Amino acid sequence: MLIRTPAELGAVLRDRRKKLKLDQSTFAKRIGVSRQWVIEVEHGHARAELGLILRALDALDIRLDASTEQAPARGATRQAIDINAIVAKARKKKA
Amino acid sequence: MLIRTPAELGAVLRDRRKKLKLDQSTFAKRIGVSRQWVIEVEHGHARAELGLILRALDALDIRLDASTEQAPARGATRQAIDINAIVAKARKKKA
DNA sequence: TTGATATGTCAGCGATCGATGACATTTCTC
DNA sequence: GAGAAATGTCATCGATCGCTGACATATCAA
Repeated sequence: MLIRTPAELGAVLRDRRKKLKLDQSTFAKRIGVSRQWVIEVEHGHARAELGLILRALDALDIRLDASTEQAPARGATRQAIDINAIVAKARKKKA
Repeated sequence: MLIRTPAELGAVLRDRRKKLKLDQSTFAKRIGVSRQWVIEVEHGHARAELGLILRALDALDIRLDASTEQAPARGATRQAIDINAIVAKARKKKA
């Protein structure tokens, strides 16, 4: 999941928390914050502390990856990397 | 790059900023924060605001991905995907 | 060195964080 | 529906945010 905004991050946290069958209280205790904090972050609170956010992600076994994005061609539909296409191309070259 | 802590995030931001030949002042202006903020975040400030962090990443064309992590086999060295190795293997197969 | 540029440090300030605790509302199981 | 559980809302409070502006160190070129 690509994270662009605090709201998207909040949605990811909520979805994952529910998938793990945790309620806000036990989740909050697990990461050492108040339930109030969980509520606000799940709702997309933009000014939440970075450190607490990272702890929350860790508590839910969510990994965060930072990578420099290739600029998509203008007007182009964003496309996923197609590993098979790359491999096929490589084979063709050889032949 | 896997992000676990504010310090790691700060390092990523700094490296990318330098790669783009930006100084702290112009970078700060670009994302709408003070130079002071840039300094602190690059040094791993844990209480930085999530929203500003996301804007900084966007300004540097860094994408953030959240994914549920597969537990690595015990004792296993974490290995990055090596696209070149995959392509090379495909070529070999063909030949 | 001198000068220019980049980065780091400090103090003061208004704004807002996150914690707490109580209460309200929604969402479930019976 | 009744009751319980989960979630959302509100006010208060100390602590700390990020901003400003000035000054202090690097860092590097001429």
